[in-house]
Amino acid sequence: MKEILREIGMIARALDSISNTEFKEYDLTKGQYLYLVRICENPGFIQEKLAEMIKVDRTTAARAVKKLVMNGFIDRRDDPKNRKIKKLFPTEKGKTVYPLIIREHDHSDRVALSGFSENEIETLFHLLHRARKNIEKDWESVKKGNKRIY
Amino acid sequence: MKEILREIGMIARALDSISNTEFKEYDLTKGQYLYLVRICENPGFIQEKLAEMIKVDRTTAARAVKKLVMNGFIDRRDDPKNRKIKKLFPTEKGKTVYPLIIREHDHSDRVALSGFSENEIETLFHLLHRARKNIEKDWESVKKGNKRIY
DNA sequence: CCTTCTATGTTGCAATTGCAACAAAATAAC
DNA sequence: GTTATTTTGTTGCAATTGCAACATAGAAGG
Repeated sequence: MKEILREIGMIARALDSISNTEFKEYDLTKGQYLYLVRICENPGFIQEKLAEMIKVDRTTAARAVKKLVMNGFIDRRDDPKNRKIKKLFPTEKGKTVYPLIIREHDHSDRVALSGFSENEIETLFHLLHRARKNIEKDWESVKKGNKRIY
Repeated sequence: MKEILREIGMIARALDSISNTEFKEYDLTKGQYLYLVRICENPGFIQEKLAEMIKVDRTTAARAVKKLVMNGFIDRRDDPKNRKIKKLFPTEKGKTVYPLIIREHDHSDRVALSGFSENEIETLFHLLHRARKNIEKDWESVKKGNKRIY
């Protein structure tokens, strides 16, 4: 049933592509919306956790964050307790863009799930959530350099 | 219910990341497995159709194909009927790698869907398939330069 | 306390990615 | 049959992406 993972890949690339072109209007370049929404929803997050949540490389997240700071969407603040980490917060500008991102996502959602019953939407979400939980263990392990046996 | 699209994004990035590290062993660089499997399963395909199927930019597909040719995984052949297109076929080397890709995908599949009943797997596939069909219309439209209204 | 290990962050390459802009063949429209 | 449009392909930038390798702060183990 590898078709499932293919469908997921197709959907993800299509959505990402659409979002990227639509968010250029707000001066967000490729992929940045991913980070900005998560920071808005989890103010104080650090970039390491961001990378884990989004499932990208640490250095990729680091650069996306740097650019978001440069363009005034977010702030990095020192933590008095832990001098190693930098906590991330949306700026006013970031907070302004956030609802626009959500609006776009909601629209894509409506398009993707059009014709679905409430029940089907619930089911899809729960199944995907479980699959994600399953696969993220492997992702973390492989990312740390472990080899999967099969 | 925008969480659905987020879960899809997370799963897709995690799986892609895992596959990319695992396929380095066969000298396939980032993303190439995507194209190679489709060419093996649809010999004679042209790169334009590949891009559409995979949901990437035409030029991205063009470059992935070029590299697969360079590294001896596929062949490009002229069509006697249509001098514009180049049909793509796996080489012996490509055909050898194909089952290894499938094996990896099957493993990821088992991991992602572990704990799922046959019924749940069926359901998930059909829901995803419908969602993909829904969203690919928008993708094609946006790719052509159209603007979505919402 | 000291050493070791983990967490978090960075910079330097080398590659993929994608938009614009172009080309040329094929198809559609008249 | 000629012109316009669509299909298919390319190359030139400019950007994101990610691995390797490094740095340093904090935590754990003794």
